[in-house]
Order: sequence, then structure tokens, then C-alpha cells
Amino acid sequence: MLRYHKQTRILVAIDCIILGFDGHDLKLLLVQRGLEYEKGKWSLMGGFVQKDEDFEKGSARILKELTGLEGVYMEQLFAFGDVKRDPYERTVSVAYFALIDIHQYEKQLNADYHAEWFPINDTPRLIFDHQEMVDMAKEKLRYKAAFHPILFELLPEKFTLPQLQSLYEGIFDCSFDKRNFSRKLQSTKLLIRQKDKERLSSKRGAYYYKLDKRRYAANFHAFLNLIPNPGNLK
Amino acid sequence: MLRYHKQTRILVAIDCIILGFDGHDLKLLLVQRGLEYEKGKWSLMGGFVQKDEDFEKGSARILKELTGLEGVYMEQLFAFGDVKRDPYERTVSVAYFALIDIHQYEKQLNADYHAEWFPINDTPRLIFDHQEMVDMAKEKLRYKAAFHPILFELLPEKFTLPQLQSLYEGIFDCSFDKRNFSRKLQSTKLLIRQKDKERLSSKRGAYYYKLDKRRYAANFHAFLNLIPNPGNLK
DNA sequence: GCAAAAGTGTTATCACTACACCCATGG
DNA sequence: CCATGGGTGTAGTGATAACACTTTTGC
Repeated sequence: MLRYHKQTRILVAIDCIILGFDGHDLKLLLVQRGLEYEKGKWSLMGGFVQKDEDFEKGSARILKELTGLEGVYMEQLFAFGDVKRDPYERTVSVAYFALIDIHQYEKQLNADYHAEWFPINDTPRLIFDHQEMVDMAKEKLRYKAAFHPILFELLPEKFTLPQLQSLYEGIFDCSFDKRNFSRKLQSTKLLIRQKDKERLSSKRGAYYYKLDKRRYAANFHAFLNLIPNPGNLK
Repeated sequence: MLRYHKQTRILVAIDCIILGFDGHDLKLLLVQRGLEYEKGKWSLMGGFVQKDEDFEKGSARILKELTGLEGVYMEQLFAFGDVKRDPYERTVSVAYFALIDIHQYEKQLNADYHAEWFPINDTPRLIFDHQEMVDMAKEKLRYKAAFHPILFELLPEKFTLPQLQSLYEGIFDCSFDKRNFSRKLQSTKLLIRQKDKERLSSKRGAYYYKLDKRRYAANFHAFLNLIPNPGNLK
């Protein structure tokens, strides 16, 4: 069914920037490439867009193939179209980023891929333009996280305020005043304090919180000033 | 040079959402389609990505073909990949939006295309998913304009504060207090008041302003709270 | 009892909003 | 001289940021 004549048809790939948070650092999930070219080198998890598959289906398939996870937060990042970005054959790539609860992942790893988590600021050399994709994802995540409560996607169901704060501090690479941070996050009304405490990382213990899922859904696109001095972003 | 075997190659198009401001309304430039299918129907200006062309080159080529303009602000909006979005043959489309000074355009229209400006909120029925693209562009423009001084791209070199304000009011579809607006915009230090005035739309005349290009370049990505109550955005 | 992390209140500053009057000019 | 749109200042309010001490408990 080639209806537009004399036009170039091009391979279309999807690459996934899969991010997780281990309680200390933001991590990136990479695989050792299995495709014929550049075999063994580190790359983002990716794949070609199939004949009957749109981008959402494709990105979900690719994520599931590697992690077994479904229903995860994913967002289109950018379409990369440089002519030589894949030196073997021209391929345009639509990059998606996914935010996952890293602990969920560990349970259902697909052993067919050699995959590994790397601290996002200390990754091995990546193939093609994948480093550019990662850099753009970091920037976009920062930008969004400054105004929207998106980082909860990286946390387990129950989490503590100190955990939440170190997540924000890791992403914005600076430290916040814990009183102001606590007040600001509580004022969103998105958090529900639990009765129990997390007692591994301190003697006194820190209260667990859960998301108020109703409010979270309603406020996902709302503007919340979540970090101090957002004017210093770029 | 087909190196990845058994993979589907797909047509890749670029569609341009070309926006201008005529002093009153935000306008969208549409063309009557010349391609074999859906001939005569209104659509965004678009074209296929060529063999040796990346997205930036392609979008610039398409914009220039229609308007004769170069060096215009363009930004990737989103990649659309629905399987059936083009019913004739599967085509993924990378949408770009361009902000142009509408008066420049009028001088160098390409008569080969039947092109016309429409108020962005009152467009004819568009082919394929082009309306979805337009809606997304409107939303993104609003979002960006609330924090970044992007709307100057739509204005001529010299403009007045009342003109600037009606641009913002058009885009955000509400009216602002002119004292607060003026103060806020002046506080960005991006404006340089000229000696002369625009005297067509009022007897007293309104001062012309120019952009301080140095500062503008430096602040293009900076955060400026340009509109009241940005929390009401989504 | 002490070290280590959690939790909590107050104050000063700044940014934002709401609001009303005078100015310049062409007719 | 008056109608039209342009330009400017102030005061009240709310949000933000800076800051230090007390609590808990495992060792």
C-alpha cells in the first residue's frame, strides 16, 4: 500500500529513558545492545515501531519487554531525526521517558537483556545520540518537577518526607531547608500521613506518607511551586 | 543501504503550525492541500522528510517554501504516530510550530500555494489530525508564554505596550490590568523605550519599544513570571 | 548519655494584586 | 472642549525564605 510515490520511507525507532530512584540517586536503566550493530555496547532500551503500532503502544511494549512493568508513567520527550544518528541505516527515533518505582522493577527483570542501573550522572558511553536523549530527559524532568508533582511516580507507595526531599535534592542538585520543604509539600494536600514509621535510616523514625490518589489525579497538571527560587531554573 | 532486516520503513512528514499576530488576533496559516489525496482541503503546511534532511532542515525548508522566511523561531512540538492518522499510507508526522511577524510574511508570500490566515479559534475543518496538532500548539504556546518571553517573536521590531498587552490577552483569553502588565514587562528589562510614538490607534500616541536583543538572548530561557495567577494554567 | 536524624514556628522581605486619576491629542 | 486611549503610584495582602531548637531512641 505505497500511495505517496517517490518518497523516502525511513526506519522509525522508539528509545526509552527509564528512570528510577533508589533512595539516594536518580538511576538510569541501560541495556547492552543485542542488535547486529554495536553489539555489546550500552544503550537505551529501544526498538523499531511496528507496522500496526502507534508510539504509545510501542513505547509500552518496549518498556514491558525489559521490565515487565505496565501502567507506568511515560511521556514523549522528543523526536530525533539527524540523518547520521544511526550510522548503519537512517533511523529517526522518538524518545520516551518513563518514571518507575525501582523496587517494583527488581522483582520482574527480564533476564534476556543484560540490563543495569547506572547513576544518571555517571553512565558509560552510550551509542548514537543516546547521551543527548538522556541529557534532554534530565532537563525536562527538572523543569516539570519544579511545577508539577511528577516525582511521586518514582517513589514506592509509602515514603517518608526525608526520602522525598532527598529525591528533590538529587534532581535539582542542591539542598533545601527541610522546614520549608515540609511545609510546601504538606500545603499541596497531596500527602496523607500514615500511622507507622520508617525506622531503618534513623533511630527516631520518620513517618510514612501515602499519596492522596484522588487529589493527585486532579492536581497532576496543576501548578504547584514545589521548589524554592524556580526562577533559577532554565 | 537497508541494514536492519525485516523492519518496517515508514513515511515521515513534518507539519508546521505557523502562527502570526495581526495586532488583534492570533492567526494560523493554512494551505489548500495540493497532494494527490484530499486535494483542496485545508491543512497545515507540511511535507515529507527528505533523504538527506534532518527535522530542522526539513521544517525550515517547508516554512521557507510557503512564506519565503528564514531564521524564524521554530520549535518541535510533538511527534504524531497513530497508525491511521493518514488514511492513504501510514505516515508519522513531526509537528513544528513557528512564530512569525505576520507583516514580514505578507511581503513574500509564495503564490504557488493557496494559503490563508485564519483566526486560531475559527479555522476550517482540517485534514487528518491537524486540528489536534493546532490545539496542542496553542496549549504549549500558552504554557511557554506564561514563563518565557517568547511572544516577542510574533511582533515587529517596534511595538507598543498596548499592542503587547493585547497579544498576551489574546493568547490567554482574558484581560490584564494595564498598570500591572506594564510594570511587570518593564521589570524584565527587556524593553527599550523609543523616542517616537505610534499615533494611528490613539490621539495621544503610545511609545514604541524595541527589544534589548542582548538581554533577550540571555533571558530567552529564563523564568519570568509574565502573567498573573499562572497557577490557573494547566 | 550521647549521637543522629526527625520534627516543628516565627519573622522579615518581596512580589503580587487591586484600584483611580491625570495626560496628550485630534477632531 | 471633549472624547479617546495612554500612562503612572500606592497600599494591602499573601507567599516565600531564612533561621535554631527540641524530640526520639538505638547504641
